[in-house]
Formats: sequence, C-alpha cells, structure tokens
Amino acid sequence: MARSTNTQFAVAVHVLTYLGGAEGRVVSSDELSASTNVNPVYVRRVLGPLRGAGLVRSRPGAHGGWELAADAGDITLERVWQLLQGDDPVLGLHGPAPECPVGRNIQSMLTDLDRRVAAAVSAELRRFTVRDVLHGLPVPEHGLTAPPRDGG
Amino acid sequence: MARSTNTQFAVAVHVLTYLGGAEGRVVSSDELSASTNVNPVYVRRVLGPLRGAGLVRSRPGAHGGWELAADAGDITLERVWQLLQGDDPVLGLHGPAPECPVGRNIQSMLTDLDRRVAAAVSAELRRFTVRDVLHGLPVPEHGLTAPPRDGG
DNA sequence: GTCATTCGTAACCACGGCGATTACAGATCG
DNA sequence: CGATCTGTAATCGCCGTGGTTACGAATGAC
Repeated sequence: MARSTNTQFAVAVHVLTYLGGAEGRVVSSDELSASTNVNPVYVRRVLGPLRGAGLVRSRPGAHGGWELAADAGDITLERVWQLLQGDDPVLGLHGPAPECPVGRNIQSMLTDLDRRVAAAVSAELRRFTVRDVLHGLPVPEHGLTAPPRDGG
Repeated sequence: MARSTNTQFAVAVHVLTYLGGAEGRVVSSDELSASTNVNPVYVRRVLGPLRGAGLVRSRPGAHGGWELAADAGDITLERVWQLLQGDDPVLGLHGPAPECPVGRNIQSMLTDLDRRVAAAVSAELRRFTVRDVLHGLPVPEHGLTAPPRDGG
C-alpha cells in the first residue's frame, strides 16, 4: 500500500514550503537537508518526480540548487501526493485464496473501497496548496464533520 | 504512520464479512485462514482487538471458533479501521530539525493536515458496514466528486 | 477421566521497504 | 583549473509485517 513509515510526502511538502518562503532564492539540497533533517541524497530523490512534473527546477554546478517552478498557490497537495504515492493502495490489501469465491468477491469489494478512500484523501488534499501550508491552513469548513452512512 | 504493507484491516473486513455470511455458525480460525489466505495465528492476532471491542466472540475448545457479536449492519468499517490502525498517521510524517523554526512550523502544519486527512478517511469508512461489503457496496453519491479548495 | 480440537500468546525467523551513506560522473561558475 | 552542486547507482542497517513453531488452557465427544 501507499505508506506507513514513508516520509516522502512530508519531506516534499516541507521542501516546497521552504522554497516557497525563499522567494526565488536558489536553495541547495544541503540546506534543504538541514531543515528537513533527512539526507541530501534523499531530498534529491524525492524532488525528482516533482521536477519531472514541473513543480520545481534544479540547476547543477556552483551556486546551483532548487527553486519553485510554479506559484505556491498553484501547487495543490493532491498533486504532490499523486506524484509520490501514485496509485498505491491506501488501506492495504491482502491476497485472498483465489479458489474461494467468497474471498474473491470480498477482494473486489476491498479494492473498490480502497478506490473510494483514495478519492476521499485526494479530495481533502486538493483543498490545500503549498501557499496554505506557508501561511497557515485555512479553518476547516467540512472534513472534520462526517456525512451519514449510505447503507444504514 | 498507519500502514504500508499492513493487511490487518483487509483481513479483518474479510473475516467479518465471512462471519456475516456464516449466519451464526461458529467458524474456526483455520477455516478463516483458508479463505483469507493468511496464517491462522495471524487471524487470531487481528481478531483480538475486535473481540475486545465486542464486535466478535470467540470460544476455545472443541467445536470452538468465531462468530459475530453484533449485527453486520451495525459494524462500520470506520470502527474496524480505528481499532486496528488506532491513531497512526495516515500521510506519514518526518522528524524535521527541532532547532529550525521554519521546520517546526511546517511540522505542525503537517500534523494538522494529517488529522484532517485521517478524518476524511474515517468519514468515508463510516459510510459502510460489514453488511454493505456482504451485499455489495452502495452506489457512491459523493466521495468520487471532490469539493473545491478552501484557500483558492 | 481421557483425548482431540481450538483458542491465546509468546518467541523466533525471513522478507522487504525505507532511508542513510558512500562513491563517482557531469554540469556550472569563479 | 578547481570548487561546488546535482544525478544516480550501489550498498548497508533498521524495523515493521507476517509466517512458523511451540506450549498452555479451555471445551466437547466418548
């Protein structure tokens, strides 16, 4: 499934926010490493997909480093999540006995359920951008109060 | 954080659904193991917290086994999730440099964000019960379409 | 009472993911 | 040229997950 002890998303959001606060200054992965407290190599590894998606730019060589390639207000956390977690299951699935029809049916239900939960996570993350993290998350209007169940 | 390759939730839902379809019959962990394709010891380990919460009953000895202790329509998947995943972070957090004020601020933002996402997951899972998994998940009314962002 | 069955739980092991670390090639600037 | 910084591969240790074994206790059949 997606993560457990996977810190890529947290590191990515941290770095993006840091860059958003650096106002165009080019920041080395060493400096980013100092703030995130993770290895500079790991920082570059995490930032790779973000660069591929055009969220950040990097420049090698002396006085090189990283900077945002888009407005902080245009980078949703959903985008970051999707780039780093891809389509990994959120809930975690198992591999039921294929010869058991009951098991196979439950498996397809769980897969469907996972899709819905992943969509809920995406929807929540879509509400926030790097700018929000930088300036403080907006007060929640929904998301902490839950709708009633369907099947009740 | 919560899980990555953690299958406890999936196994639990599988077993609860299986028991819900067994209509009061007492089912051994060996039989549950055969359907879920995981070890019977692991089945019992996963079921432990559910028994503690009164969702299932177990009886040792000959002809012993497991049965539901509540109506399948009263067991929400949110309850199962909370019992097994507890308050583990959903997004996965890192440990930023404590001496960096920027880092500490971002950390608190990420913790807040994780709470919201966890609430969104809970809200989605609250819509479904074991009965829903048994009879088929209801058609989604919301959850696959996302609300607009706050901070835009 | 005796024995087979099943849960309860602890102990130990193997596998795999995560992130640190090292190493080295390529790019860039003074 | 030399210093700096990215890009990337290779390797390592740690830890969570789940499998496996083992043994005690509870229950029912006989």
